[in-house]
Amino acid sequence: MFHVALQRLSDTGVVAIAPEELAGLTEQVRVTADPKFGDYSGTMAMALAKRAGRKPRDMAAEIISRLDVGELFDPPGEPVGPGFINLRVSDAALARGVERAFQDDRLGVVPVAEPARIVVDFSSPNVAKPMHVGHIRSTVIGDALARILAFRGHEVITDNHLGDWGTQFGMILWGWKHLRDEQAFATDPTAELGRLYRLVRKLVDAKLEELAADPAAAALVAEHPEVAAEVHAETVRLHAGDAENRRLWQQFMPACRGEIDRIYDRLHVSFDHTLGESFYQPFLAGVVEDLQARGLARESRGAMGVFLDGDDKPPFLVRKADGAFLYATTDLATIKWRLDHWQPDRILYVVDHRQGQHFDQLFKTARLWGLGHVALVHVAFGTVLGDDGRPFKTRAGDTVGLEALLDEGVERAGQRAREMAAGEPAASPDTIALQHIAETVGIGAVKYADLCQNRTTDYVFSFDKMLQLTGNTAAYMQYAVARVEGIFSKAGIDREALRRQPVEVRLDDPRERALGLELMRFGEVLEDVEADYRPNVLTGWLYELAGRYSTFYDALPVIKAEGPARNSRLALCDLTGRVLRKGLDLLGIGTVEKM
RNA sequence: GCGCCCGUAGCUCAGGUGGAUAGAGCAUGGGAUUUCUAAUCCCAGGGUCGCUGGUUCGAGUCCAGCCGGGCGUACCA
Repeated sequence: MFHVALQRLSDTGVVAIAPEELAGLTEQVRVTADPKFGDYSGTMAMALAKRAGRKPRDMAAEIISRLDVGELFDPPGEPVGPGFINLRVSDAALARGVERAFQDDRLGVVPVAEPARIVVDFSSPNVAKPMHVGHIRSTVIGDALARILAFRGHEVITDNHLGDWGTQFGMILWGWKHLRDEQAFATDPTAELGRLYRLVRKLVDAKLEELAADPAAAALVAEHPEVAAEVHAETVRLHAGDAENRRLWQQFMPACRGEIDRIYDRLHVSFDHTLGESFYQPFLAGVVEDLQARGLARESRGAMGVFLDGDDKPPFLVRKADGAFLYATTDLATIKWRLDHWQPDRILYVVDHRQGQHFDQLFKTARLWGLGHVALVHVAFGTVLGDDGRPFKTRAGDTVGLEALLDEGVERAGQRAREMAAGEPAASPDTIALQHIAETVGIGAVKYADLCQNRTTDYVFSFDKMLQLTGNTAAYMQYAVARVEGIFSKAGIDREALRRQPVEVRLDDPRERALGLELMRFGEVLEDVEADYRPNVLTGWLYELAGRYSTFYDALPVIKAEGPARNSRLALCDLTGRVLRKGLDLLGIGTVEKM
């Protein structure tokens, strides 16, 4: 539309516009800051006026006179302010758009024109240690992005690149051989392995003051002065194929996997593939040889590395002086394997921002290695901090278990649900329903707290904030969905049937119109999410949408509405409920019928 | 030292490609329910957008320099 007007502007000699500029200028349209200015406004007149030596308002008037808005917008008025061209979607066009979305299974969202095959690599916990709050961001953000990309029409492959082969197993192996408690392992294998891991890590890494506070650990260090070297040796033996260490690894793995799978079940997160580090182990030597053969990697201080930024900058190490491989090696082998087997257009890594440098080096090396033109993206996110601004730990200095966090969320949601039920005995859900509500709302609250934040910044962890159930939280949206359900169940209306019959949508009240306009933006919001891989764009919009619905719901009767307004409002409610549910579903958050 | 990120209301945070009086939640104060779920809605107060310059018709946003903080920086992942 603006495209044509600007072309005409150029053709009639008002201002010269090169064809390649046209796209950029046409995009200078945005949602207005205030509804009194209309719905959208074009800002290209100001930029063009300078070049033409004209006043911005005159330029805007020139554009308006050449603008053919068709049926979509009301005829534009005079330019406003410094030269804004304000447009208002015509009521008829908006109403028809809502009708179409209402009858559409995809809720008016059109699939991408050119689907890409996208690998999403996320979660990737270390299986040797219990999952803690640090794992939740990658898991929740990665899962949401995978769902959103798939709904947009892309072909998505999710892969959980488990840490199942690293130094942490050396610690567990050493711990098992020297400090194990077989009784405890028989009862709860993961707990025992976790204990061994934490204990040995302390013996290896602990600072002096840490040991001073823990006499038992200090005694063990005194007993095993060479613990660090011995742990290292266990790792090397495992990698070298030592029979006993392999056997123990085989024995530990099922317990480790069972533990994390239980958490994934509870989070409703699943993966197409779970190819951990161990899977790539057979390819590592070949990777190093190939890099060396191509003259990319060379020896330095006994290790093998790729010098990317000159000899004085740290190289990208692919083999240690002792011959062991590093995660750089595994990551390179992984890219190659994925390209060979999946031919993806993009690979997304949903990983902590502290590994940014590693990924820079990894991606550079992969390009030098000739691994095709696949787009490699580090979808980074900030660290979870405690309220002291330090990486989040419990009072005792341990990381907070993910499961305990989920339990706490469910407990708080359950408490709130029971209060609500007590206040309204008539609609009171039974115990099983209450438990389901608590689980859905509690887990939703925890996930939402993570997703609603711009992923690039660190975030301060707070139980109270995360589990709060008012304001901008999942519960607010879930509540709006439940209220939609309430309307249809109370009125006994079959929503499927409603959708099959022709409905004339009317948006006479400003609150109906605002809701309708918001509903039409679902597709463009998902596009924005993909542009920067930021789920918080979707949470922000869903909150906006639920807010519009609450305002509408509060002010206007639906079931008791008279005449054509009734079916029109029923359609608005149905569509809003479905969009909210779908939006939450894309975030990995469930909904309930009553709450 | 070098590299990346951050500094916005009392607190926690939003603020695509520069656009109109900088927004939200929590907290604080006030109001709304004979009517579809008050986990709701409406209204109010709250700000030198770290500082100083620059580019621009227009800067929270772009550039430079400072101040303050985080993270990374050769054989952990």
